[in-house]
Amino acid sequence: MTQANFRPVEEQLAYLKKGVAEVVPEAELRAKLEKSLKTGKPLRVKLGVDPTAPDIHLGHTVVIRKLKHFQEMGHTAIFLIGDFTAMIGDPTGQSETRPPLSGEQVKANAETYLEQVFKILDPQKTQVKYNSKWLGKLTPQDIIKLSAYPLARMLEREDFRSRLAAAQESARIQSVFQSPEEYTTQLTRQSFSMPSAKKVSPLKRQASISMHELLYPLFQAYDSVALEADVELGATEQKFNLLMGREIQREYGQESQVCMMMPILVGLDGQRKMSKSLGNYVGITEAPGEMFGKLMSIPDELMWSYWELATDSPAEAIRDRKNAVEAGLIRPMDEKIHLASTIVEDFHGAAAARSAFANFQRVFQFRQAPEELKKISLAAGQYPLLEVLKQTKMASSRSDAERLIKQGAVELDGGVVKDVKHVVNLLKGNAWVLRVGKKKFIELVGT
RNA sequence: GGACGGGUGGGUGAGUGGUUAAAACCAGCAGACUGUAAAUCUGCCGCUCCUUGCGGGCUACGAAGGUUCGAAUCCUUCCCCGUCCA
Repeated sequence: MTQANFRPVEEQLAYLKKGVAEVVPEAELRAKLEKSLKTGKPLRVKLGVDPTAPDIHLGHTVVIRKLKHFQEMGHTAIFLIGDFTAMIGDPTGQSETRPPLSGEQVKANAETYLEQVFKILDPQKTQVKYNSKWLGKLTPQDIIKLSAYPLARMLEREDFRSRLAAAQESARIQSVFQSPEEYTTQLTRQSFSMPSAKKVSPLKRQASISMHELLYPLFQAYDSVALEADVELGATEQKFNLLMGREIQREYGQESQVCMMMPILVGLDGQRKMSKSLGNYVGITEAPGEMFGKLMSIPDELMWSYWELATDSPAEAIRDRKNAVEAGLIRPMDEKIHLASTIVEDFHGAAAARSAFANFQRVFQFRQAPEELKKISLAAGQYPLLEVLKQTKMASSRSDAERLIKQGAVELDGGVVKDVKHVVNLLKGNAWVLRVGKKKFIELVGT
């Protein structure tokens, strides 16, 4: 990488800061960029992931995309797979100690992960690292040295703090009442007197903190030492971990990294963060049509953050379009189609994006069956519709199928079927379109 | 080790012997409306059978036993979780 490849610092900053929630400290980023420009040495930009889930969704791409931006500016993208730290599991959020993954699982996950990541990053220019390589070699002495970190500071972390606070609150309430009986009646009375308030249920809080959870931030910070990171990327909820990297690096005589936090992408429901377990996600390997449909289902207001975090559209362009929509010059739906097309194109190409759009119009706007249906072959014969719905997975059970029919959600060959006992008489060569609800279609083919 | 408290359907969470397949809310599904959505309204929301009915059967309230005509609700043992004291 030569000096000629770098853009002027201001230009880089403007590009790199799009969509970013916070840079700590901002001045250091500028200083590092200036230094890099002067010396011709690219910055080392670290992004660490847990190889716990094999599939990545749009929410994960936010930070990956940011890493790509650095890559585009000529810096070194380091994609770190936390195969070692995955054994601990980041305590953030879920507060659930994850079962340790086997070596094979980690390897398999990492492979599919990378395959997906390289839809965004340039594989030629990305350094892939595994932290087991250095963390696995730490001796007890090394770990003791690393752990020489003030406990009080560690417990400042939001997750730890709230769990600790919950524990203390619970203790306080218990001690206020003299006997358990009084305690219980008191609680009951409370819930009667303030029915709408969030009930105090200190007895049920999950508040334990395990020793190894304290190690997680330290190990992650040590990764920055091992990689000599100049910049570390992460979501805002990772802030504590990223900042820890700065301190530990200093401890080990390195220049501290700059931490760049990206906002959390809100899921399709417009409420909670995008996650697979909540089902409000768009997987990046999903079929174009599927992806398009899901993106169209987001609340209108959410478009702007998707534009900002999940596309490379420049900030000014986004702002202009937002103004246009607010002024009534562009219809929200058209803007959303634009967004969906852009994202689908990003992962599947322009042709796929166009046909996904066409298909969307057919199914949702004209209420027709999609052009290409999933075909399911059945030997010619007579089948109760209930059974067909269940067998083809259009309904989860016969009871479910019955409900759907009663609700008028089932259409066979263009006509709504209301009869629960309807029998499908499928002849050889028949090809019937079976539809359940607005968007579930299959083609039944008699053989 | 000791003292308390808790484990209910996808989630939160009522329910202390019988009209409870289990309130309520959320999520989900379907229908109406619509510019895709959202919002709103309506219905559904364990499985299964049929004569599709405020119908029958089965399964279900951490696990296993027990008491009872009858238990998510009482008893016993066990497992798991949380808090406090050590």
